[in-house]
Amino acid sequence: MPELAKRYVPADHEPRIREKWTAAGASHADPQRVLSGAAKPFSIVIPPPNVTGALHLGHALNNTLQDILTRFHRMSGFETLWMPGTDHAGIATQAVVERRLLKEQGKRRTDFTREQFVAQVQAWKDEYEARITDQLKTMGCSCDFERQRFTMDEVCAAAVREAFFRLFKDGLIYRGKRLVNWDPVLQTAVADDECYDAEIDGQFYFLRYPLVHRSGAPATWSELRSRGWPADLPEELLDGDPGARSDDRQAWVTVATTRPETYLGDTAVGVNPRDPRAPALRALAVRLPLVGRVIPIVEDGYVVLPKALATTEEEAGDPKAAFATGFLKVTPGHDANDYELGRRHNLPIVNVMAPDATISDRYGWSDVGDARRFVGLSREEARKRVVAEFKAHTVGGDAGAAPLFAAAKPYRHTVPHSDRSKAVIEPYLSDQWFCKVTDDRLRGAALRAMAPEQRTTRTAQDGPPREHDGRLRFFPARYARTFETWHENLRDWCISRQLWWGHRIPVWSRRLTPAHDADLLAAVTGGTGPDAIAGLLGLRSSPANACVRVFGGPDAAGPVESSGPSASAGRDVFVCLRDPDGADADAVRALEARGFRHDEDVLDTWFSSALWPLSTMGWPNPAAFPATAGLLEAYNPTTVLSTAREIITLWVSRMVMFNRYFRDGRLPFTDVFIHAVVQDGNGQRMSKSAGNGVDPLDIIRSHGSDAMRFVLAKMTTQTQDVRMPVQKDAETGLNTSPRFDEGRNFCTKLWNAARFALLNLTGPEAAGDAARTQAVNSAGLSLADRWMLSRVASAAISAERAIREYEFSVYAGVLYDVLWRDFCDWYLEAIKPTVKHSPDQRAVLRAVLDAILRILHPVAPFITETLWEEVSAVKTVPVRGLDLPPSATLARAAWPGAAASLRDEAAEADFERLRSVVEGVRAIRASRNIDSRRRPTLHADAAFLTLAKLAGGMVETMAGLGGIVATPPATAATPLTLDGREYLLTDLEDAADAAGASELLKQTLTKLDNDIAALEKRLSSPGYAQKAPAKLVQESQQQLAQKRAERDAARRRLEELTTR
RNA sequence: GGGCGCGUAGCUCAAUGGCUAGAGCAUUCGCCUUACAAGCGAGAGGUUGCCGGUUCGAGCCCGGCCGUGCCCA
Repeated sequence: MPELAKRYVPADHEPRIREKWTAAGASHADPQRVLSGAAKPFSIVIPPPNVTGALHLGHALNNTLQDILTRFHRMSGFETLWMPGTDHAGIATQAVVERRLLKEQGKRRTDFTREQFVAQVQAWKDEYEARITDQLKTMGCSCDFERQRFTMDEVCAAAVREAFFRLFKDGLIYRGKRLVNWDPVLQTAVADDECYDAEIDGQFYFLRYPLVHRSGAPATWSELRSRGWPADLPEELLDGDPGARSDDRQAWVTVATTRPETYLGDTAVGVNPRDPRAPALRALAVRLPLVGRVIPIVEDGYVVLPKALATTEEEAGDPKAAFATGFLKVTPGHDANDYELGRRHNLPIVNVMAPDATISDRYGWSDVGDARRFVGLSREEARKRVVAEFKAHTVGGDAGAAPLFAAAKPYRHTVPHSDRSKAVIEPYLSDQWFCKVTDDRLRGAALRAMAPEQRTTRTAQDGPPREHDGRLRFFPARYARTFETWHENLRDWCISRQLWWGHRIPVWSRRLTPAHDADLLAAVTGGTGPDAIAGLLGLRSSPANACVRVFGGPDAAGPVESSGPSASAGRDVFVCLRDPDGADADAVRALEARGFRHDEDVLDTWFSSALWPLSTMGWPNPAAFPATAGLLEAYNPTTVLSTAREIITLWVSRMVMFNRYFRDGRLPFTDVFIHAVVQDGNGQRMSKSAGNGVDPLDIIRSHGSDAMRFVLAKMTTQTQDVRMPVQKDAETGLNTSPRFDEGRNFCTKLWNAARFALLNLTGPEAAGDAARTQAVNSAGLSLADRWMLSRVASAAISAERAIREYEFSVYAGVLYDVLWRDFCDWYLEAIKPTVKHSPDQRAVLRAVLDAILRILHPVAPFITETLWEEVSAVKTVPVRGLDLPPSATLARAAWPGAAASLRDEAAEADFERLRSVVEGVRAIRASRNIDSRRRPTLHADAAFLTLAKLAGGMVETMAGLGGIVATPPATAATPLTLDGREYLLTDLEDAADAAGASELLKQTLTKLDNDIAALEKRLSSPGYAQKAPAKLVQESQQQLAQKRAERDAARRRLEELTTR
C-alpha cells in the first residue's frame, strides 16, 4: 500500500470523494424502506436559499448543522432524506434583476412584456440555482440532489394553487382595502419585514387650519372664548403674534406635521380630550385650505399633548411632545396611526396619491377644488408647493390676516424605507388579498401544536388535545416563547404582491355595472348563493373546482373598507379556479369572454415557502409527480427544521399553520432548531454592504471544507449569536478568519495520526495480521488499549447524545478531545514501544481509528471518507464489543456500536495515575532545564511498578525515564508528590542539585499550605458538615488528610536536603 | 416600546449551585523526540461588568444598576 501523502491537501481529495458519493447514491433516500417498516425515517427539508445570490457563511453554518444531523442519522440506520431546493424570493430576485437591467441596458421592467421580463428573471434564477447547488455540494452536503426542488417548479406551483383554492373556498382568504407598506419605486406592497428604518433630517411644519362651524361658516376667536377657550394658555401655545387674534377674525388651530403634502387627504383634526381647549372646539370643524373640504374635530386619546400641557412625566418626555401643538391632522389614507384613529371615528379615507406616489385625483380623491395645482407633483415637489401656498395664503383669506404657514423646525426622525429599492415607504391604501391567519383553524392550530411544557398560556379555543397536538418542540427551548407571542399578536397576512416574479393568484375578477350585468348584480345584491352566481357566469366546472366570492357583499368573507365616493359604484366579483391551467381551462375562457380578468398580482413568497414541506413531497397529488411517490407518507412530518431566529415568525409559523390545515393536523416537523447568528469580531452582523462577510468558498479553498465545517459546528453553542473575527488575508485580499485555522489544524492532526497508524498497520511486521481469525478480547489487552477502547466508547456515546440534543459545539468538543488529547497525545505515544510486536494492539489501533473516523464523519466527511478507504482496507481481526460493520463508503457505514463492557473505569483510573506521573516528571524536567537526552530513574511503590509494566513501557518512553524501580534511592533524590503518594527521581542531574530540589519543595509547601488552609476553613465553617451532602464532606476530609500527608512528606524531604 | 441574549484570560468561547474557574488562538521558555513545526513538551496569564441578597457553599439562583447585541412592534 502506498504511504499517505505527507500532508492533507483538501483539494486533492474533495472532488474525487464527492464523485464517489454520487456514484454510490450515498445520499439518496428510499421512502419504500420506511413504508415497509424496514427503517425508521429521518428527514429535513432545507430552508431553501434565495436564488437572489450565492450562499454566505450563515448558510454554510446552517447547512453544516443539517448535514451533521443527516449524516449521523444515516449512519445510525435511519432512512434519511435531506430535501434540497431553492426559493424564488419574489421581490428580492425581481429587484436585483430590475437593477441589473437598468444598469446594463438602461431599461425598466415596463419596457418588456410580462413574459419577457419573467424570462429574464428565470435566466438569473437558473444561474444562481446552479451556483447554490454547486456550493452545497462543495460543502459536502449530503442532500438528496435527485429530488432537488425550486419553489416555482410545477409540483410546487400545483401545491400553491390547491392551497389557495382551499383557503379561498373555506373563507380563509379575502380581499380587502388596507393601508400597506407601499414601495413607490417597485410599485408593490411590501411586508413589514421587507422594510428597514433609517433616520433622516426632516422638519416639523406648523400649519394653521381655519376654524369653521359644521355648516362651513367661519368661527371667530370671540366665539371660541364664549365656548370656554382658556384664557391662560401657556405662551408657547399661542402660535404667533397675539395681535393677530382679534376677536372678530377667523380663528384657527395649528397642526404640526412632517409631511405637509398629505394634508390633501386629511379627513379630521384630532385633539386630546384632556386638552383644556377641547371643550370649546366640540362640534366645530376646520376647512382645508384650497381643497375646501370641511372636516370635523375629533377627540382621541392618541393625540399627543404638547409639553406645556403634559400632566405626567412620561407625556412630557415623549420627544413628539416638544413639537406637538395638541392638534393632529388626521390622514387615514397615508398614515398608519391615522388609519387606526380613522377607524375609531368612522372617518372617510381619501387617497391623494397614485401608485408612483405622485399626487393624483384618480385613486380615491374627488373633492380636489383649488388643490388641482398639486396634482401630478411628486411627494417631494408637493411638499415644497404646499409650504409655498400656505405661506402665500392667510386664515380667512384677508390680506394682513395670519398666514396659513406658521413655522418650520428641523426634526431628525426615523422613516421606513424599502429594503429592495431604498425608497421611502408610503403608507398606501390599496386592494390586497389577505389570509385570515387569525382564524382558530390556523392560529389556534399553531399554538396547540406546541409541546405543553414549552407553552405558557392557553387560548380560549383550546379544547381537549387533538391528534398531533403538542408535538412541536423548540431547541433551545426559549424560542418557543417567540413562536407563542407571535401567534398571540398575529394580524391577518397580506399575501398579494404587485410583482411579476412569483405564483400568480388564481383568481379572475370583474366589476359589475348595472348597464352590463343586471342579472349578476341582482344575484349579488339579492344575496343569491355563490353556486347560482357560478351558474350565471356559465361556469361548467363542478362547483368543487370554482369558487365565487363578492367581497363587501352579503357573503363577504372578511372586512372591507369603504374608500369614499367610489365605493358604491359597483360590485366586484371574484372567481377562484382550482386548476386554471388544466381541468378548468374552459372556465378561464368563459370568464374571460364575460370580461373577467386574471388577477395581476403574485403571492407573497412565504405563501409558497409555507407549503415547502408539502409541495416538495408531491402534495396534493403525488400521483401526478411519480418522483415524489411515497414521500409524503414516509416523511411528513419531517424530523427537524434548522433555521435562524427571525424565521420563526416568517416561516416556521406559516408552515405549521398550513401543514396542519391541509394534512389533518399533522405537523411539518416536530423539532425546530434555531442556530446562532454569525457576527464579525465587533458584534456586527455580517453583510455584503458592510464588507465584513466571509465567503464559505474562500474558506473551503484555503482551509478545506471539513475545516470550515468543524469550526462552524464548534461555534454553535446554545447562545443566540456568535462572533467570528474577520481579517483580510494578506496574500489574497479576501476576508477570512483566524478561527478557521483550528479546523485546518484539526484535520492535519487527524491525517497525521492516521498516517502513523497506517504505517504500523501495513508495515512488514503486520504482514501476518490478515491471517488471524480470533477476535480480540479486551480483557487480555494492555492498559493503554483498554483505556483507549474505554475512551472511544465513551466518545461515541457522548457524540451521539450531543447530536441528538442539537449541541453541536459539545459534539465537536468530544471529537477534538478524543482525537487529539486521547488518541494522539496519549494512545499513539503509549503504544510506540509495543505496537510493532503486538498483533492484538494493532487490531485495537485499527478498530479505534475506524471508530474515530466514523464519529468524525458527520462533521468532516471528506477527510474521514478519504482515510477510511485506507483503514477499512487493513485486514485484521475485530475487537470484541466494538461493532464496526463493513461498508462500501463511510457515508453509508454504521455508527460504531460500543458495548457497555468497553467502558472500563478501572483502566481509566489506572491510566490516569500513569499519566499524572508522566506529567509530573515532565514538569520537573522542564522547570529545571534537564537535557532531553538524560534518562533519570523513577523510584515508586510496587503497585505503580506493576501498573507501569501493564502499560508496556509507556511511562518510561513518555517521561524519558531510564527505568522505574521499587527500591528507595541511595543518593539525593528529587521528590514528586501526587495524590498523596511520593515518587522520587534520581540521576536527574550530574550532581545532586540540592538547591534546585529544595526550591521546588518550598514552592510545593507553600501551595500545600494554602490548600490545607482552604480545606480547613471549609470544614470548620458553620453548617458545612451538617448541611452539605455527606459525600462531599467526606471527600473534603480525605483531601485534607492527603494534603497534610503530602505536606509532612515534603517537609521531611526538605529537612533531608538541608541537613545532608 | 415589548421580548430574548450576552458581559469569564489579550481574542473567541466552555464550565448540573460543590475539587485549585477550563479549552483553542495569541504570548513566554525549551525542543527538527524516528505521524505531525499547521507539530511536541512546559509555563505565565482571572477582583467571572458593578452593587446587594439567598445559601454551609454563587461565574451559575434572586433584585437593582452599567455596558452591549439581536428579534418583534
